[in-house]
Amino acid sequence: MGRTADYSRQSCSIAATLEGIGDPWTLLVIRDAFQGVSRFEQWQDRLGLARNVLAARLKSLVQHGVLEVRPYSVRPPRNEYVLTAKGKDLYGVLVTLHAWGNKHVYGDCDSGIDMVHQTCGHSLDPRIACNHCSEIVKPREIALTRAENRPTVGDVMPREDAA
Amino acid sequence: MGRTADYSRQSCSIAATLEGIGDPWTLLVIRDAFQGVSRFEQWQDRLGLARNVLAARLKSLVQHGVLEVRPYSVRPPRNEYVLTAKGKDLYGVLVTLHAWGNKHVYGDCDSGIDMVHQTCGHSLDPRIACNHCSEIVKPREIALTRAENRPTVGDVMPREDAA
DNA sequence: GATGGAAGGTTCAGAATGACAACCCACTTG
DNA sequence: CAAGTGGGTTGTCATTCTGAACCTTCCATC
Repeated sequence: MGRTADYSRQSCSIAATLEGIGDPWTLLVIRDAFQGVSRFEQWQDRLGLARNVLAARLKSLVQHGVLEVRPYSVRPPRNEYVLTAKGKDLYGVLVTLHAWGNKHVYGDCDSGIDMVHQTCGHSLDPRIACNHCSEIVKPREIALTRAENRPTVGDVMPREDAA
Repeated sequence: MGRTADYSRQSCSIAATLEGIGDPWTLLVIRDAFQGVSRFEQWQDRLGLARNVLAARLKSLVQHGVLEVRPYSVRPPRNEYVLTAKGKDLYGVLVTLHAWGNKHVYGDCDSGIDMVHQTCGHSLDPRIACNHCSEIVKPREIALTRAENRPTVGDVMPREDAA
C-alpha cells in the first residue's frame, strides 16, 4: 500500500509520536512555530515546501492537537496557527535534536547556530533531568514499566552504557 | 522530483539532523538498537518493515556514523550493527520523544510504557538541564547565536512562553 | 549427498505520497 | 476596476515504500 510506514504494531510511545509528527517537514513546521511563525505564507517562504503539503501538514497538526487554528480575519477568512500546550511540550524534543545536529552534523565545521543558556552564560549542552528530583538522568537509571493489557515490542532501554 | 523533502535550504541543526535520521523507521531502528537489537532479523521481526527498506536504513545509518558494522562471523559473512558514540548521543532525543508520546498520545488511555527514574523512584518527567550549571532550562532562557557566514532561516526560539 | 533451514540480504512488481506548478476565491488597495 | 495578497485546492509526475520472491553461504540432518 504505497509508502506509508505503519507503526501500529509497535505499541510504543516513540512510534506513536512519530506517527503524529514524524512526517517530512512536520518538525520543521513546529520549529518555526516556536519562533513565532503562524501563517501559511511565512512557512511557505521559509521552508520552500509544496503548498499542498504544507496545507496537509497544518491540517494534520491541528487534528493532532499540536497546533490550534485561530482566525484573525473573518472577511476574508484568514487563519493563523499557534502552538497548543501539547505542541509547546515538544520543546525538549527540538532542543535535543538541535543539540545533536550541532554537535554531530555541524560539529566540525562549527557553523551551526549555537544555543546559549543565558542563566549561566554557557553554550547549552542539554541533558535529561528528572523533574521530580531535579537530578540529571543517566541512561542506565531509567527503568521501563510496561502497562498491562498491552503487548509491547519494547522501548528505550540501553543495554550497555549510552552516555 | 518525487517525495524527498529537501531540507538543504534550512541551514539548521534540526533540519540537518532530520536529514540523517528523519526517514520513516529510522528512529525506531535506533530505539531498538538502544535495547540491544543488533541483527538484521531482529529488527525485521520487531518492526515488520520491508527487508529492502531495513537494509537501506542500516546502510544509511552506518554512513552517517550512527551505527557501526561489526562482523561477528566471516564464514558465513554476518554483520551486526551497534550504536556508535554519536548514536548513543541520540538518547536524549528518544527520551523526550517517548515522554511526549506517553503524555500526549497515550496520556488518557495510560497504556504506554512508563519510564521510571530509578534513582528517585518516580515516573520520569524529563526536562532539559544545562550540563554546565546543572539547572533545569526553561525555554525563555535559551538564546540563539548565529555563526557568521551562514544565512539562517531560524532555529528553536519560542516567542512566548513554551513550558 | 540431497534436503532443509537460518542469516543476511537483493531484486522485482505495484501503490500511495510528496513535489511542482497552475489555478481559484475572497477580499483590498491603487 | 485592475492588480495584488493570503490561503489554499487541483491536477500530473516521479520517488519511495511495501510486499513477496529469490539468492547466497553456511550448518545440520535424513
